[in-house]
Amino acid sequence: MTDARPDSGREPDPALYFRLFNEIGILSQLSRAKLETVLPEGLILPHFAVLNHLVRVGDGRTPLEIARAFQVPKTSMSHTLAGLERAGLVRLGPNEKDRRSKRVWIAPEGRDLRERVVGRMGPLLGGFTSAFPPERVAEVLPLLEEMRAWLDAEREV
Amino acid sequence: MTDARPDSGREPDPALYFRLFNEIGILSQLSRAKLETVLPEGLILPHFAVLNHLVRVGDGRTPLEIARAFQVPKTSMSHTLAGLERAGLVRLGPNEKDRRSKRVWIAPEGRDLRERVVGRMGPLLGGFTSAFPPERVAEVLPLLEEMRAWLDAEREV
DNA sequence: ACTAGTTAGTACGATACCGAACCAATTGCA
DNA sequence: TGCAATTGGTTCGGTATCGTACTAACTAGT
Repeated sequence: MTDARPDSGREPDPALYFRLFNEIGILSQLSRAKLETVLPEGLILPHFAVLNHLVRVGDGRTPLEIARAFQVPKTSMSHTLAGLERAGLVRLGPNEKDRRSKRVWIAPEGRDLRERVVGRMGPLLGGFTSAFPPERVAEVLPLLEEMRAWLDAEREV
Repeated sequence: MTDARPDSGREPDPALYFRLFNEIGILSQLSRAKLETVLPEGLILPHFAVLNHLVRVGDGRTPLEIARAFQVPKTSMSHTLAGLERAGLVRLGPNEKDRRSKRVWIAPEGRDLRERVVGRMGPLLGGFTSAFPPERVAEVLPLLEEMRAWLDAEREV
């Protein structure tokens, strides 16, 4: 006999969660592609994300701190930072507190570029913000953040 | 003089949308990494996604159709299908309707593997479904789907 | 002080992703 | 029918991503 009570003690349908992660994956892909149309040749989303991070939370961070903030392997961040340095958008200096380590400083060129990109994103976002006004975004954002935090915590077990 | 009415005619704060896409990006990354822990060596998310697609919507599709379903370049899909074929999980046959084209058939091994992976995902999802029951997921999913559809439509302009 | 273990970063190699260029088959149209 | 344009797929090359292995520097315990 199958349990007739709705839901109680049953595994939820995986298909729903499938759809969730599928949508998230495609959204990530589409939004990334979209953003990269306003980045100069040779720069990709991770480059911009790091510049933006440095402006928002302040520079002078170590590469490892930045890698953790984005939850990417340190080797990936190393590569990204090398690209930014080559483009003259950040400078890597020594970390006097720990000589194994380095500190990442954003260059004026990097700050300017980030500003320009943010500016160019405005029009890009235009249609989107009309279709999805802040109230609607605010509806889903907390749950997404909670999911992220959950997966993140789980990851470190 | 600035307009005193709240919101009307004002650009919404970009930071909110930033956060949205940032969360989506990281969620995508984390969920992908998580899923790949239950995939056999050498197979990655796109491989599984294609197998799953073939089971859900039926096989016999052409590579290009599949590429469009996932919104990836056809060269990427070509690569993914080559991997699946090499692993003996799909077969590529001729398309008698159009001899430039091919058809993708899922092999019994592919069907089995997909089944096993879905099974192994159950426990993996366990904690997540407790933390985020179907009702809560159902709360955000429609909006995410709407956003995806919007970005997708926009893309083709 | 010495030594074992840990931590920050890099080098290297394997693979993934994807744009450009290409070939082959099909379609549209004069 | 014949030819241009289009379409499906692959090849090739450049870059991204990331695991493994390494070096240098730090830390803790003796």
